[in-house]
Amino acid sequence: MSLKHALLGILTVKPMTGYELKQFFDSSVQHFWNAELSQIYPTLKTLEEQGWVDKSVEVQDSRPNKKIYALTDGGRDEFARWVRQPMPATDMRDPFMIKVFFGAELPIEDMLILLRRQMEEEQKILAFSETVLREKIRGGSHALHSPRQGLFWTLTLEMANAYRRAYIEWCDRSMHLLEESMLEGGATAIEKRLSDGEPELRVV
Amino acid sequence: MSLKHALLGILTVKPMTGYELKQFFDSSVQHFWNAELSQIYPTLKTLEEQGWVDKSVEVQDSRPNKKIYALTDGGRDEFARWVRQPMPATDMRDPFMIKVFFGAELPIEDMLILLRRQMEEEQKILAFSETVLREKIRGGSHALHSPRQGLFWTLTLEMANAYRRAYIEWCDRSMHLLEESMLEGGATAIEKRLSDGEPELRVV
DNA sequence: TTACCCATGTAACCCGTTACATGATTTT
DNA sequence: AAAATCATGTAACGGGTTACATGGGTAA
Repeated sequence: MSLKHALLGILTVKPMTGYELKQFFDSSVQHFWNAELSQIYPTLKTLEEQGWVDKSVEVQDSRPNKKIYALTDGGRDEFARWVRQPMPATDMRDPFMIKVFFGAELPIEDMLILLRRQMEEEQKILAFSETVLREKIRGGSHALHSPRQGLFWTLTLEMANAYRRAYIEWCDRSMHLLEESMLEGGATAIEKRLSDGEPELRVV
Repeated sequence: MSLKHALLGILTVKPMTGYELKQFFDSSVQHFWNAELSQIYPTLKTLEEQGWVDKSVEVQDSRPNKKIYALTDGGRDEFARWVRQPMPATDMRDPFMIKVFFGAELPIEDMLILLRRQMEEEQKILAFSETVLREKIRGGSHALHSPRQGLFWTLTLEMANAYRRAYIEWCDRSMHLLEESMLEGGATAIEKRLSDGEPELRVV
Protein backbone atom coordinates (compact mmCIF):
# COMPACT_ATOMS: atom_id res chain seq x y z
CA MET A 1 0.00 0.00 0.00
CA SER A 2 1.50 3.31 -1.06
CA LEU A 3 -1.23 5.43 0.46
CA LYS A 4 0.23 4.89 3.91
CA HIS A 5 3.55 6.25 2.74
CA ALA A 6 2.01 9.05 0.76
CA LEU A 7 0.29 10.17 3.97
CA LEU A 8 3.51 9.90 5.96
CA GLY A 9 5.19 11.95 3.25
CA ILE A 10 2.60 14.70 3.40
CA LEU A 11 2.81 14.76 7.18
CA THR A 12 6.53 15.60 6.90
CA VAL A 13 5.32 19.04 5.84
CA LYS A 14 3.28 19.61 9.00
CA PRO A 15 0.69 17.90 11.22
CA MET A 16 -2.72 17.73 9.57
CA THR A 17 -6.24 16.38 9.85
CA GLY A 18 -7.63 13.81 7.44
CA TYR A 19 -9.63 16.54 5.79
CA GLU A 20 -6.53 18.65 5.23
CA LEU A 21 -4.63 15.67 3.87
CA LYS A 22 -7.35 15.22 1.29
CA GLN A 23 -7.01 18.86 0.31
CA PHE A 24 -3.28 18.42 -0.04
CA PHE A 25 -3.86 15.52 -2.41
CA ASP A 26 -6.28 17.50 -4.49
CA SER A 27 -4.09 20.55 -4.73
CA SER A 28 -0.72 19.02 -5.46
CA VAL A 29 -0.43 15.39 -6.46
CA GLN A 30 -3.74 14.70 -8.14
CA HIS A 31 -1.94 14.38 -11.48
CA PHE A 32 -0.40 11.07 -10.42
CA TRP A 33 -2.18 10.03 -7.24
CA ASN A 34 -5.51 10.44 -5.56
CA ALA A 35 -7.29 9.32 -2.43
CA GLU A 36 -10.80 9.60 -1.06
CA LEU A 37 -11.62 10.63 2.50
CA SER A 38 -13.29 7.26 3.01
CA GLN A 39 -9.90 5.69 2.42
CA ILE A 40 -7.82 8.26 4.28
CA TYR A 41 -9.65 8.04 7.62
CA PRO A 42 -9.25 4.28 8.16
CA THR A 43 -5.65 4.46 6.94
CA LEU A 44 -4.83 7.13 9.51
CA LYS A 45 -6.21 4.83 12.17
CA THR A 46 -3.91 1.97 11.16
CA LEU A 47 -1.00 4.42 10.92
CA GLU A 48 -1.70 5.39 14.51
CA GLU A 49 -1.91 1.75 15.59
CA GLN A 50 1.49 1.14 14.01
CA GLY A 51 2.92 4.05 15.98
CA TRP A 52 3.89 6.08 12.95
CA VAL A 53 1.64 9.02 13.79
CA ASP A 54 0.31 10.61 16.97
CA LYS A 55 -3.22 11.92 17.24
CA SER A 56 -4.26 15.02 19.12
CA VAL A 57 -7.79 16.33 19.33
CA GLU A 58 -8.87 19.90 18.89
CA VAL A 59 -12.33 20.28 20.39
CA GLN A 60 -14.87 22.19 18.32
CA ASP A 61 -18.50 22.95 18.90
CA SER A 62 -21.05 22.86 16.12
CA ARG A 63 -18.66 20.66 14.13
CA PRO A 64 -16.92 17.30 14.66
CA ASN A 65 -13.70 17.66 16.63
CA LYS A 66 -10.53 17.99 14.60
CA LYS A 67 -8.15 15.06 14.86
CA ILE A 68 -4.69 16.27 14.07
CA TYR A 69 -2.11 13.70 13.10
CA ALA A 70 1.61 14.30 13.52
CA LEU A 71 4.55 12.14 12.41
CA THR A 72 6.38 10.28 15.17
CA ASP A 73 10.10 9.54 14.95
CA GLY A 74 9.18 6.02 13.94
CA GLY A 75 6.96 7.36 11.18
CA ARG A 76 9.74 9.59 9.92
CA ASP A 77 12.13 6.64 9.85
CA GLU A 78 9.63 4.42 8.11
CA PHE A 79 9.09 7.00 5.42
CA ALA A 80 12.82 7.52 4.92
CA ARG A 81 13.30 3.75 4.65
CA TRP A 82 10.48 3.39 2.14
CA VAL A 83 11.60 6.27 -0.06
CA ARG A 84 15.08 4.84 -0.47
CA GLN A 85 13.86 1.37 -1.27
CA PRO A 86 13.86 0.61 -5.00
CA MET A 87 10.64 -0.68 -6.49
CA PRO A 88 9.71 -2.63 -9.64
CA ALA A 89 8.62 -0.61 -12.64
CA THR A 90 4.89 0.06 -12.70
CA ASP A 91 3.25 -2.06 -15.33
CA MET A 92 0.95 -0.37 -17.77
CA ARG A 93 -2.72 -1.22 -17.48
CA ASP A 94 -4.79 0.57 -20.04
CA PRO A 95 -8.24 -0.74 -21.03
CA PHE A 96 -8.21 1.42 -24.12
CA MET A 97 -5.44 -0.79 -25.48
CA ILE A 98 -7.81 -3.76 -25.34
CA LYS A 99 -10.02 -1.90 -27.77
CA VAL A 100 -7.09 -1.15 -30.03
CA PHE A 101 -5.82 -4.72 -29.86
CA PHE A 102 -9.13 -5.97 -31.22
CA GLY A 103 -9.43 -3.09 -33.66
CA ALA A 104 -9.64 -5.50 -36.58
CA GLU A 105 -13.13 -6.38 -35.37
CA LEU A 106 -14.53 -3.09 -36.56
CA PRO A 107 -14.38 -0.82 -39.62
CA ILE A 108 -11.30 1.38 -39.77
CA GLU A 109 -13.50 4.49 -39.79
CA ASP A 110 -14.89 3.57 -36.37
CA MET A 111 -11.42 2.92 -35.04
CA LEU A 112 -10.34 6.35 -36.25
CA ILE A 113 -13.22 7.94 -34.37
CA LEU A 114 -12.20 6.11 -31.20
CA LEU A 115 -8.59 7.21 -31.52
CA ARG A 116 -9.54 10.82 -32.15
CA ARG A 117 -11.78 10.93 -29.10
CA GLN A 118 -9.14 9.39 -26.90
CA MET A 119 -6.58 11.84 -28.19
CA GLU A 120 -8.86 14.75 -27.38
CA GLU A 121 -9.36 13.48 -23.84
CA GLU A 122 -5.62 13.37 -23.33
CA GLN A 123 -5.19 16.81 -24.85
CA LYS A 124 -7.68 18.28 -22.42
CA ILE A 125 -5.80 16.89 -19.44
CA LEU A 126 -2.46 18.00 -20.83
CA ALA A 127 -3.74 21.50 -21.48
CA PHE A 128 -4.94 21.64 -17.89
CA SER A 129 -1.58 20.76 -16.39
CA GLU A 130 0.22 23.03 -18.83
CA THR A 131 -1.71 26.00 -17.48
CA VAL A 132 -3.47 25.67 -14.14
CA LEU A 133 -1.05 23.37 -12.40
CA ARG A 134 2.04 25.15 -13.67
CA GLU A 135 0.70 28.42 -12.34
CA LYS A 136 0.07 26.84 -8.99
CA ILE A 137 3.67 25.73 -8.69
CA ARG A 138 5.09 28.99 -9.98
CA GLY A 139 2.97 30.92 -7.52
CA GLY A 140 4.28 28.81 -4.67
CA SER A 141 1.22 27.15 -3.24
CA HIS A 142 0.68 26.49 0.43
CA ALA A 143 1.75 22.91 -0.22
CA LEU A 144 5.34 24.06 -0.71
CA HIS A 145 7.57 24.43 2.29
CA SER A 146 10.88 24.91 0.49
CA PRO A 147 12.10 25.98 -2.96
CA ARG A 148 13.80 22.63 -3.37
CA GLN A 149 10.48 20.92 -2.97
CA GLY A 150 9.16 23.00 -5.83
CA LEU A 151 11.74 21.40 -8.08
CA PHE A 152 10.59 17.89 -7.26
CA TRP A 153 6.97 18.85 -7.62
CA THR A 154 7.79 20.17 -11.06
CA LEU A 155 9.53 16.93 -11.97
CA THR A 156 6.43 14.89 -11.18
CA LEU A 157 4.35 17.25 -13.26
CA GLU A 158 6.82 16.88 -16.10
CA MET A 159 6.48 13.12 -15.92
CA ALA A 160 2.71 13.25 -16.13
CA ASN A 161 2.96 15.63 -19.06
CA ALA A 162 5.57 13.51 -20.83
CA TYR A 163 3.19 10.58 -20.56
CA ARG A 164 0.27 12.52 -21.99
CA ARG A 165 2.39 13.85 -24.82
CA ALA A 166 3.60 10.38 -25.72
CA TYR A 167 0.01 9.19 -25.70
CA ILE A 168 -1.14 12.00 -27.95
CA GLU A 169 1.70 11.46 -30.41
CA TRP A 170 0.91 7.76 -30.49
CA CYS A 171 -2.77 8.44 -31.24
CA ASP A 172 -1.80 10.80 -34.00
CA ARG A 173 0.64 8.40 -35.57
CA SER A 174 -1.78 5.48 -35.30
CA MET A 175 -4.48 7.47 -37.04
CA HIS A 176 -2.16 8.31 -39.91
CA LEU A 177 -1.10 4.70 -40.26
CA LEU A 178 -4.69 3.51 -40.36
CA GLU A 179 -5.60 6.13 -42.94
CA GLU A 180 -2.71 5.00 -45.10
CA SER A 181 -3.76 1.40 -44.75
CA MET A 182 -7.20 2.36 -46.11
CA LEU A 183 -5.64 3.97 -49.17
CA GLU A 184 -3.17 1.21 -49.81
CA GLY A 185 -5.83 -1.40 -49.21
CA GLY A 186 -3.67 -3.53 -47.01
CA ALA A 187 -1.69 -3.47 -43.83
CA THR A 188 1.39 -5.24 -45.12
CA ALA A 189 3.40 -2.21 -46.18
CA ILE A 190 2.76 -0.44 -42.90
CA GLU A 191 3.60 -3.45 -40.85
CA LYS A 192 6.86 -3.75 -42.69
CA ARG A 193 7.75 -0.12 -42.01
CA LEU A 194 6.87 -0.51 -38.35
CA SER A 195 8.96 -3.58 -37.81
CA ASP A 196 11.92 -2.57 -39.95
CA GLY A 197 13.08 -0.04 -37.44
CA GLU A 198 12.15 3.49 -38.29
CA PRO A 199 13.82 6.21 -36.22
CA GLU A 200 10.93 6.24 -33.76
CA LEU A 201 11.50 2.62 -32.92
CA ARG A 202 15.02 2.84 -31.60
CA VAL A 203 15.82 2.24 -27.98
CA VAL A 204 16.61 5.54 -26.34
CA MET B 1 -14.67 -4.38 -15.39
CA SER B 2 -12.58 -4.62 -18.52
CA LEU B 3 -11.54 -8.22 -17.93
CA LYS B 4 -14.97 -9.39 -19.04
CA HIS B 5 -14.57 -7.60 -22.33
CA ALA B 6 -10.96 -8.62 -22.74
CA LEU B 7 -12.12 -12.23 -22.47
CA LEU B 8 -14.93 -11.68 -24.93
CA GLY B 9 -12.39 -10.10 -27.27
CA ILE B 10 -10.04 -13.05 -27.07
CA LEU B 11 -12.91 -15.45 -27.64
CA THR B 12 -13.61 -13.75 -30.98
CA VAL B 13 -10.46 -15.54 -32.15
CA LYS B 14 -11.76 -18.99 -31.28
CA PRO B 15 -13.42 -20.92 -28.41
CA MET B 16 -11.03 -21.55 -25.54
CA THR B 17 -10.69 -22.89 -22.02
CA GLY B 18 -9.80 -20.70 -19.07
CA TYR B 19 -6.32 -22.10 -19.13
CA GLU B 20 -5.87 -21.23 -22.80
CA LEU B 21 -7.19 -17.74 -22.22
CA LYS B 22 -4.51 -17.25 -19.59
CA GLN B 23 -1.88 -18.38 -22.08
CA PHE B 24 -3.24 -15.94 -24.61
CA PHE B 25 -2.87 -13.12 -22.10
CA ASP B 26 0.69 -14.12 -21.32
CA SER B 27 1.74 -14.44 -24.93
CA SER B 28 0.18 -11.38 -26.47
CA VAL B 29 -1.18 -8.62 -24.28
CA GLN B 30 0.91 -8.90 -21.14
CA HIS B 31 2.60 -5.58 -22.02
CA PHE B 32 -0.59 -3.69 -21.19
CA TRP B 33 -2.90 -6.15 -19.43
CA ASN B 34 -2.71 -9.23 -17.30
CA ALA B 35 -5.04 -11.63 -15.52
CA GLU B 36 -4.62 -14.54 -13.13
CA LEU B 37 -6.42 -17.85 -13.51
CA SER B 38 -8.05 -17.27 -10.14
CA GLN B 39 -9.71 -14.25 -11.67
CA ILE B 40 -10.44 -15.75 -15.08
CA TYR B 41 -12.39 -18.78 -13.88
CA PRO B 42 -15.03 -16.90 -11.85
CA THR B 43 -15.33 -14.28 -14.57
CA LEU B 44 -16.07 -16.97 -17.16
CA LYS B 45 -18.83 -18.20 -14.91
CA THR B 46 -20.50 -14.80 -14.75
CA LEU B 47 -20.02 -14.40 -18.50
CA GLU B 48 -21.93 -17.64 -18.94
CA GLU B 49 -24.67 -16.52 -16.57
CA GLN B 50 -25.06 -13.35 -18.61
CA GLY B 51 -25.45 -15.44 -21.75
CA TRP B 52 -22.41 -14.01 -23.48
CA VAL B 53 -20.59 -17.34 -23.74
CA ASP B 54 -21.60 -20.99 -24.07
CA LYS B 55 -19.79 -23.74 -22.22
CA SER B 56 -19.08 -27.20 -23.61
CA VAL B 57 -17.21 -29.91 -21.73
CA GLU B 58 -14.51 -32.12 -23.15
CA VAL B 59 -14.15 -35.13 -20.89
CA GLN B 60 -10.62 -36.13 -19.93
CA ASP B 61 -9.35 -38.87 -17.69
CA SER B 62 -6.39 -38.36 -15.39
CA ARG B 63 -6.99 -34.62 -15.65
CA PRO B 64 -9.87 -32.20 -14.90
CA ASN B 65 -12.32 -31.97 -17.79
CA LYS B 66 -11.77 -29.14 -20.23
CA LYS B 67 -14.44 -26.47 -20.21
CA ILE B 68 -14.46 -24.77 -23.55
CA TYR B 69 -16.10 -21.38 -23.79
CA ALA B 70 -17.45 -20.00 -27.05
CA LEU B 71 -18.90 -16.57 -27.81
CA THR B 72 -22.66 -16.39 -28.28
CA ASP B 73 -24.27 -13.88 -30.64
CA GLY B 74 -25.12 -11.82 -27.58
CA GLY B 75 -21.52 -11.91 -26.49
CA ARG B 76 -20.34 -10.77 -29.88
CA ASP B 77 -22.81 -7.89 -29.81
CA GLU B 78 -21.82 -6.89 -26.32
CA PHE B 79 -18.17 -6.78 -27.27
CA ALA B 80 -18.91 -4.73 -30.41
CA ARG B 81 -20.94 -2.31 -28.31
CA TRP B 82 -18.23 -1.97 -25.69
CA VAL B 83 -15.41 -1.45 -28.18
CA ARG B 84 -17.18 1.46 -29.87
CA GLN B 85 -18.01 3.17 -26.60
CA PRO B 86 -15.62 6.00 -25.74
CA MET B 87 -14.01 5.95 -22.30
CA PRO B 88 -12.37 8.53 -20.05
CA ALA B 89 -8.59 8.83 -20.22
CA THR B 90 -6.82 6.53 -17.80
CA ASP B 91 -5.35 8.49 -14.96
CA MET B 92 -1.75 7.94 -14.10
CA ARG B 93 -1.09 6.21 -10.78
CA ASP B 94 2.60 5.76 -10.14
CA PRO B 95 3.91 5.21 -6.60
CA PHE B 96 7.42 6.07 -7.74
CA MET B 97 6.23 9.64 -8.26
CA ILE B 98 5.40 9.83 -4.55
CA LYS B 99 9.06 9.21 -3.86
CA VAL B 100 10.09 11.87 -6.35
CA PHE B 101 7.58 14.36 -4.98
CA PHE B 102 9.17 14.08 -1.54
CA GLY B 103 12.67 13.96 -2.97
CA ALA B 104 13.66 17.02 -0.96
CA GLU B 105 13.54 14.80 2.14
CA LEU B 106 16.75 13.03 1.15
CA PRO B 107 20.23 13.90 -0.16
CA ILE B 108 20.39 14.51 -3.89
CA GLU B 109 22.87 11.66 -4.26
CA ASP B 110 20.30 9.19 -2.94
CA MET B 111 17.67 10.57 -5.25
CA LEU B 112 20.03 10.12 -8.18
CA ILE B 113 20.52 6.47 -7.23
CA LEU B 114 16.78 5.96 -7.11
CA LEU B 115 16.27 7.56 -10.50
CA ARG B 116 19.05 5.54 -12.07
CA ARG B 117 17.62 2.28 -10.77
CA GLN B 118 14.17 3.12 -11.96
CA MET B 119 15.51 4.03 -15.36
CA GLU B 120 17.32 0.72 -15.61
CA GLU B 121 14.15 -1.17 -14.75
CA GLU B 122 12.31 0.61 -17.53
CA GLN B 123 15.16 -0.02 -19.95
CA LYS B 124 15.04 -3.74 -19.27
CA ILE B 125 11.34 -3.89 -20.06
CA LEU B 126 11.78 -1.77 -23.16
CA ALA B 127 14.63 -3.94 -24.41
CA PHE B 128 12.44 -6.97 -23.92
CA SER B 129 9.59 -5.67 -26.03
CA GLU B 130 11.99 -4.31 -28.62
CA THR B 131 13.29 -7.82 -29.22
CA VAL B 132 11.25 -10.76 -27.97
CA LEU B 133 7.81 -9.34 -28.49
CA ARG B 134 8.59 -7.81 -31.86
CA GLU B 135 9.88 -11.16 -33.08
CA LYS B 136 6.73 -12.82 -31.89
CA ILE B 137 4.57 -10.49 -33.91
CA ARG B 138 6.78 -10.62 -36.98
CA GLY B 139 6.80 -14.41 -36.86
CA GLY B 140 3.00 -14.47 -36.73
CA SER B 141 2.22 -16.13 -33.44
CA HIS B 142 -0.72 -18.45 -32.91
CA ALA B 143 -2.55 -15.51 -31.38
CA LEU B 144 -2.89 -13.90 -34.80
CA HIS B 145 -5.75 -14.85 -37.02
CA SER B 146 -5.37 -12.17 -39.67
CA PRO B 147 -2.66 -9.83 -40.98
CA ARG B 148 -4.83 -6.87 -40.08
CA GLN B 149 -4.84 -8.00 -36.48
CA GLY B 150 -1.06 -7.94 -36.57
CA LEU B 151 -1.19 -4.23 -37.29
CA PHE B 152 -3.30 -3.51 -34.22
CA TRP B 153 -1.17 -5.74 -32.05
CA THR B 154 1.83 -3.75 -33.22
CA LEU B 155 0.11 -0.50 -32.35
CA THR B 156 -0.47 -1.59 -28.75
CA LEU B 157 3.16 -2.60 -28.51
CA GLU B 158 4.18 0.77 -29.88
CA MET B 159 2.12 2.48 -27.20
CA ALA B 160 3.76 0.51 -24.42
CA ASN B 161 7.17 1.29 -25.87
CA ALA B 162 6.38 4.97 -26.30
CA TYR B 163 5.46 5.08 -22.64
CA ARG B 164 8.67 3.39 -21.55
CA ARG B 165 10.75 5.66 -23.76
CA ALA B 166 9.10 8.75 -22.33
CA TYR B 167 9.76 7.42 -18.83
CA ILE B 168 13.42 6.76 -19.59
CA GLU B 169 13.92 10.18 -21.13
CA TRP B 170 12.28 11.78 -18.13
CA CYS B 171 14.57 9.89 -15.72
CA ASP B 172 17.59 10.94 -17.73
CA ARG B 173 16.57 14.57 -17.85
CA SER B 174 15.69 14.64 -14.16
CA MET B 175 19.08 13.23 -13.24
CA HIS B 176 20.83 15.91 -15.28
CA LEU B 177 18.76 18.63 -13.68
CA LEU B 178 19.52 17.37 -10.20
CA GLU B 179 23.23 17.17 -10.97
CA GLU B 180 23.16 20.72 -12.21
CA SER B 181 21.37 21.85 -9.11
CA MET B 182 24.17 20.34 -7.02
CA LEU B 183 26.78 22.31 -8.95
CA GLU B 184 24.86 25.53 -8.93
CA GLY B 185 23.99 25.11 -5.32
CA GLY B 186 20.35 26.00 -5.77
CA ALA B 187 17.24 24.97 -7.58
CA THR B 188 16.10 28.42 -8.62
CA ALA B 189 17.80 28.57 -12.01
CA ILE B 190 16.51 25.16 -12.99
CA GLU B 191 13.02 25.89 -11.88
CA LYS B 192 13.04 29.01 -13.95
CA ARG B 193 14.14 27.13 -17.04
CA LEU B 194 11.51 24.50 -16.50
CA SER B 195 8.66 26.90 -16.13
CA ASP B 196 9.72 29.39 -18.80
CA GLY B 197 8.77 27.04 -21.58
CA GLU B 198 11.66 25.21 -23.10
CA PRO B 199 10.98 23.33 -26.32
CA GLU B 200 10.23 20.15 -24.42
CA LEU B 201 7.39 21.81 -22.59
CA ARG B 202 5.20 22.73 -25.53
CA VAL B 203 1.84 21.12 -26.05
CA VAL B 204 2.10 18.73 -28.95
C1' DT C 1 14.10 -36.45 -8.66
C1' DT C 2 12.99 -32.11 -9.32
C1' DA C 3 10.47 -29.15 -11.71
C1' DC C 4 7.29 -27.65 -15.02
C1' DC C 5 2.88 -28.47 -17.77
C1' DC C 6 -1.90 -29.34 -17.80
C1' DA C 7 -6.52 -28.16 -15.69
C1' DT C 8 -9.66 -26.94 -12.45
C1' DG C 9 -11.10 -24.09 -8.78
C1' DT C 10 -11.83 -21.59 -3.58
C1' DA C 11 -10.65 -18.37 0.22
C1' DA C 12 -8.49 -14.63 2.21
C1' DC C 13 -6.91 -10.45 1.73
C1' DC C 14 -5.66 -5.71 -0.25
C1' DC C 15 -6.69 -1.58 -2.36
C1' DG C 16 -9.87 1.56 -4.05
C1' DT C 17 -14.57 3.80 -5.33
C1' DT C 18 -19.34 4.96 -4.50
C1' DA C 19 -23.06 5.50 -1.60
C1' DC C 20 -24.85 6.52 2.80
C1' DA C 21 -25.12 9.25 7.30
C1' DT C 22 -24.87 13.69 10.01
C1' DG C 23 -25.14 18.55 10.44
C1' DA C 24 -23.69 23.53 11.29
C1' DT C 25 -21.54 27.50 8.59
C1' DT C 26 -20.55 30.22 4.74
C1' DT C 27 -20.77 31.65 0.04
C1' DT C 28 -23.30 32.41 -4.34
C1' DA D 1 -32.81 29.15 -1.60
C1' DA D 2 -29.23 26.29 -3.15
C1' DA D 3 -24.69 24.87 -3.06
C1' DA D 4 -20.22 24.50 -1.28
C1' DT D 5 -17.14 24.11 2.91
C1' DC D 6 -15.87 22.01 7.11
C1' DA D 7 -15.39 17.54 9.60
C1' DT D 8 -16.09 13.05 10.85
C1' DG D 9 -16.90 8.42 9.60
C1' DT D 10 -19.29 3.35 7.96
C1' DA D 11 -20.95 -0.10 4.53
C1' DA D 12 -21.20 -2.21 0.29
C1' DC D 13 -19.21 -3.37 -3.67
C1' DG D 14 -15.60 -3.94 -7.50
C1' DG D 15 -11.46 -5.54 -9.11
C1' DG D 16 -7.16 -7.72 -8.41
C1' DT D 17 -3.27 -10.63 -6.08
C1' DT D 18 -1.57 -14.35 -3.23
C1' DA D 19 -2.12 -18.52 -1.05
C1' DC D 20 -4.20 -22.89 -0.75
C1' DA D 21 -5.96 -27.45 -2.70
C1' DT D 22 -5.67 -31.41 -6.04
C1' DG D 23 -3.15 -34.53 -8.96
C1' DG D 24 -1.48 -37.05 -13.16
C1' DG D 25 1.91 -36.54 -17.14
C1' DT D 26 6.27 -35.09 -19.08
C1' DA D 27 10.85 -33.00 -19.68
C1' DA D 28 15.54 -31.65 -17.54
